[in-house]
Amino acid sequence: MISPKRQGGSFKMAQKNILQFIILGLINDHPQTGYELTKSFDNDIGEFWSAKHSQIYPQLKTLEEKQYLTHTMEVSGEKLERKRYSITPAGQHLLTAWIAEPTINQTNGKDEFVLKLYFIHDQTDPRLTTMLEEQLQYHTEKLTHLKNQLSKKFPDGGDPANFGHYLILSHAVSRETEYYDWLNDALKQI
Amino acid sequence: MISPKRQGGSFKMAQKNILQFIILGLINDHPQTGYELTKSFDNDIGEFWSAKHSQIYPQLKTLEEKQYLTHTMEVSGEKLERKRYSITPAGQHLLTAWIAEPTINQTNGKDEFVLKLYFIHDQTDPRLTTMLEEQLQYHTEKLTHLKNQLSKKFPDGGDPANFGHYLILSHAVSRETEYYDWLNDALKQI
DNA sequence: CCGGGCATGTAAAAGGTTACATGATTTA
DNA sequence: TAAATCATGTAACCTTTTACATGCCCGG
Repeated sequence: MISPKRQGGSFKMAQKNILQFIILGLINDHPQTGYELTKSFDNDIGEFWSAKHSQIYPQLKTLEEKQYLTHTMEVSGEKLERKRYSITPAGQHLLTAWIAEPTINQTNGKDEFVLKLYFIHDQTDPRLTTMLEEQLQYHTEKLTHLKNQLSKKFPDGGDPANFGHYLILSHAVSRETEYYDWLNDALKQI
Repeated sequence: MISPKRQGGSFKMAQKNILQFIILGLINDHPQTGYELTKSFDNDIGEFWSAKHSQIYPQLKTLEEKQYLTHTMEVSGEKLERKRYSITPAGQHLLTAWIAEPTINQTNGKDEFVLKLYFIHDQTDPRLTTMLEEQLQYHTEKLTHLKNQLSKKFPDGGDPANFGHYLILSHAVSRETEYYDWLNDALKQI
């Protein structure tokens, strides 16, 4: 396998609870309600992360308690209330720190890096090159590793007696190839 | 988004706890210990699913209680014991049923279908065509949807003011394209 | 006036990770 | 003989899903 490398600092490294950063990122773009945040996960962002309202509402509460968010009340019609959340300077700090922090690539099919990218709007943002190159390095190693596996386990192509295994390894290789190509493309565009 | 469609039967549909089926599938290939199962998730299968030993040992216990597995003791050296688990006919039934059952594609980055494939060894297995075609239909629809999104949101290619969003949508499209191509390739090979 | 969508929450259960705990065996 | 790996398990915690619960608003 591939060694994780890079650490994000010698002290503690709380990490995790990625949902909070996604919420912060979405609200940083513009103030919104819990309901609107929930819907975001049905759109593009849902391709890479999803969350239910039952997770979002409590998280909003927690983030407000920690003073990363504030809210104002709005009213629709006669009495339907909604809370529109805005990010605080402390919240923006936390968000920025999360984006800047080197991304540890998880093994579990979740891709934290892509989420960070989503919150970078400006094509000329100086963080882009570093972030993309860091990922490129990781995925280059991973692709090499997988290609080695494939040619080692199936030197003659699809083995009829181990077809499923062959198929998923091929899939893993082409999936990584796509990631690699995409990162290179992105780097070319900046 | 895309409607899930297809149901696996009108009665109940327990589903979930996919880990149990993976364990069953791995043990069906050959009897093994909890420790060996744990290591499987560091290899190819780990590209698509992972689990820690703290999840595996209790699951083995449960599966044995339900009589889907049995174990025999082995001894290494003087006193190091290990439990080698084998699948029972009931376990094989459960495994077969899981593989046969139409796969509902999850939104959360987990890919149950690939795992099912992994446990089909024979290239001429009659289940393959159906399974691959079912997935092909799903991913064709999804690809179409994503391409529409991309051309709708970014008709002129990379928007310098929304670059991150553009990048991840492009990534989603090429990721789906890879899936689509892979499925077609697989179908050609059977 | 009714159905679907808007809007917000809580509770319980399941799934998954990290930490705790222990001890044996092999390899350098 | 010390470190790495083999080997198995439990406990605590965190994350995520499903279900419960309530009520308003708008369009047909």
